[in-house]
Order: sequence, then structure tokens, then C-alpha cells
Amino acid sequence: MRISKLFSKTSKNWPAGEEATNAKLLIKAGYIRKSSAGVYSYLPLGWRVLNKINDIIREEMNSIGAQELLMPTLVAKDYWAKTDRWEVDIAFKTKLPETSHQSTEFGLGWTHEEVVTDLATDFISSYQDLPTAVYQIQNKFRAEARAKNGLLRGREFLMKDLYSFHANKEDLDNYYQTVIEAYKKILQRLDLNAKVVEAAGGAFTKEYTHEFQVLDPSGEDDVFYCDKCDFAQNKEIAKVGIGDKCPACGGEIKESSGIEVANVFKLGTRFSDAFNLKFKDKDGSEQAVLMGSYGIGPSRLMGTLVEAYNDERGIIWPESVSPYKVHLVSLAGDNNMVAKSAEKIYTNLDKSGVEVLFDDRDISAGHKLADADLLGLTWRAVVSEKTGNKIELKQRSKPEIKLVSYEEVAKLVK
RNA sequence: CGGAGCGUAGUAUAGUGGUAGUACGCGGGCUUCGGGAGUCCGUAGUCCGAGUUCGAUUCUCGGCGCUCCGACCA
Repeated sequence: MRISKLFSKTSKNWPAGEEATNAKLLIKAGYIRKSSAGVYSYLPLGWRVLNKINDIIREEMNSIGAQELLMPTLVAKDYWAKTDRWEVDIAFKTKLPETSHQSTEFGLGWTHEEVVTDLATDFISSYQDLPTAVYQIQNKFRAEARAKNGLLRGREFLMKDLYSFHANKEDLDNYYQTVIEAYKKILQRLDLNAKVVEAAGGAFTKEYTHEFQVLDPSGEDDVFYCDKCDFAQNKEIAKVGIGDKCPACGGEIKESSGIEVANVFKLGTRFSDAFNLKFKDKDGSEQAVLMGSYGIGPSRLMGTLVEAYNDERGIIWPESVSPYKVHLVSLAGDNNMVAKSAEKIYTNLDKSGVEVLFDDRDISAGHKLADADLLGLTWRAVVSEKTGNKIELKQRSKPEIKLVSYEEVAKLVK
């Protein structure tokens, strides 16, 4: 992609009014635009980042046997009424216009247990149909009283929600662990260091549930955790405090704020009971299906990554989500030889399958380099009179600059 | 929803009860060309409504919007 053709542009000015780091940087760099509080457009570069996050999530979901589908955003009142969730105050509600002569009311989907459970009644009727799991990646809508922190708390946001169905508790428990491991892998691949934190079950379950908290000052949650082992509890339910001994390993308990990027719940039969989702067991007896629900927020992850990885010059994307692998900068000036050579490098890298963002604009060197740091792609390759036949290669996260050949660039960034 | 702050060109910021200024951007000219270049010309603006006033972008009230603190929050 040529920056000269890119739909978005970087700005020299910081956006007014934004305080959250992720909002300031993502808007300044042209990754996103706010359309209203908590509601964002993802511009071409931002959409690429978001899709890379989605792709990682898809791979890990598929690898644990979950199947992707897509459920509706408009969910009729009847669904929510069956589980007494029509009256929740975070639901956006809407209906058809008077002229339609239909009075159906809808809630914009803020979660999909009702819809998925109803769907499951069409296909699950025997123990032989179990276990099974489906997921979707879809915009969710929540009428948050106060949207804030850029991508970290929106009214419309992207979520991957997975639902699993089981014949017995042991199977549910096992799959719950399997999903936790899959989520850990996703977060590792995103270079995010998250704690698996015990949390309150809320309306869903009396059991504790688990949240994945990225420890970061910008987070809204308070987490007590052990610095030696995996023990961690949300402050809401914590039975430990700062300086206490870890009940698991004897280490020291610390406190941090955390960004909740994912959560997992054992739903039991709450939804299967409401929608009469049953199966016939081997012995012919009829039993309620056990369910689990597991969410992870790609758009919130994107904001979290910016909070975690930035410096005074801009964003520093982990390689796994960098919108393009290489930011190729041509500092040709009026030197046609250099300009031609940069064009050739761009074309060749592009042909060999390397994702390149090529700064072919006729602007000053300083402007280009500043933009490269702001955008934060993993690799920066500079071609200029100074570099001769070679290319300057630098990682955004590191100070070292190497002079390498074209072949080495293609190899290094693969 | 309670509290605080803020709404001025496309963006970011000044300022004034009486002709609204600067920077960036954008269009054009010349000079530049390794850390957001210089210069010249051009371009474009007071959130909406009501009130006070001879006159309101400025003062008052209301609305709408945005940010932050709190409450809320799968």
C-alpha cells in the first residue's frame, strides 16, 4: 500500500479532549475516528489491525473445535423476556416504525446466550450431539451510562463470543479449562501479559468465574495477584490484601489495576432451562444441556495494546498485529536513482508476499520518519542516498539500525 | 444518573459586548530534502434555541455534544 493513496492521514495535532492514550494515538495516527462517545469507525489501517486480532482469535477457537457462525444484531423482545433480561438497563431497544403496523420490539444484541440457546434446540437432541461449541465475532451494543477510555469502554464494540454445550458437568469443566488455555495462547500471541483472575459470577452463576486482566494503570478493575505464581483475584471477591501471603504458594500479594480483556462463565442450565434445551442420554433419560459462555473483546484488545505498547513518538505494534509488516520509507529527495530503487524494492517485497506500507509521498524526511514512529509498524526500512545499494532496517521497538541487502529484508521480516 | 470542565475554519488553539487572529492542513509559485522545512499568494470558522442589548461569538437561561471523577457495567 502506498501512503500517498491511503484513505486516512496522520495529524500533527493531538485530538482535542481525549485523555486516554489509546484514543489520542489511534486518532492522531489515523487508525480510528470517533463518531460519537464510545462509537468508532475503524479506518483502513485500524481495520487491518482489528482483523489481525480477529484472525488470531479464529485460529485458536477453531483449534479447540469451535465453529464460527453469525447471529443477528436485532434480537426480538421475546428472546430476552424468556430469561427476564429485557429490562436490563444496558440494552439498547428499538422497534419498527408505526407505518409498518407491526409492534415487534428488538434489543440490539449485547450478548447472545438467548439466541444461541434457541438455535441449539434445533440441532441438539441426543448425547451424540454433544459436546459442541459455536462462536461469532460481532459488534455488541451496550447502553453504558458513560463510555470512556477510547476503545476500552464503548457503547458499540467488537466481541468474540463463544458458547459451549455439554452433557455433564465434568465435560463442561474440562472445556472451560480448554478455553482458558486457548485464551492464554491468544494473549501470548498478542504479546499481552494477562492474569487469569477469579471474579464474581454476577447474575449468571453462583460459582466464581474468571476474567483475563491485563495489568495496566489505565484499567478499571482492581486485581490482587501473587508475583510468584498464577494466583489472582478481583478486588470484588478478594479474600487477600496487599502484602498478604499468597494462599497458593506463600509469595507476596500485590495490587494493580487491570483491563478486563476476556471472561469465561459456566452458565449451567440457566439458559437451557429457559429455552427447553434438552438431550436424551444413553439410558433414554431426558436432561438439560449444560452451557458455558466465553467472551473476548478484539476492539478492547486493540486499545489495550496501544496502552501497553507506546512511547513519546507513537504506537509500537507487536508484530502479530502490525497493520503491515514493513514501513518502507523513501528518502529520495530529487534523486531519481534512489526513488527508482525504492519503487523497485516496494514492488519486489509486495510480490514476494511481504506486507509493505510504502511512504512514497513528496514530503520532508523528518515528516516521514515522524509518521513511521507514530504509526508504529514493526519494521522500518529506509532507502536513501546514504544507504547506497543497501537498506536501513530498524525495529520500532529497538534503537539499533542495520544496513542490509534487499534479500535480508525479505528474509528477516518473514 | 450525581459532580466538574469544555464547545471558535477540515484539525488544533487565541481573542473580543462593535470588521475574529495564529499554527497545521488544503490549492498554487519559488527554494529546500535524514527527524513533523523556508518563503510568497490563496482557502476556510464562532454547536443549536431563547433572553438581555442599538448591537451577542463574548453576558444569562435552556438544549445538544465531548472529556474527566463517581455511580453503573459480562
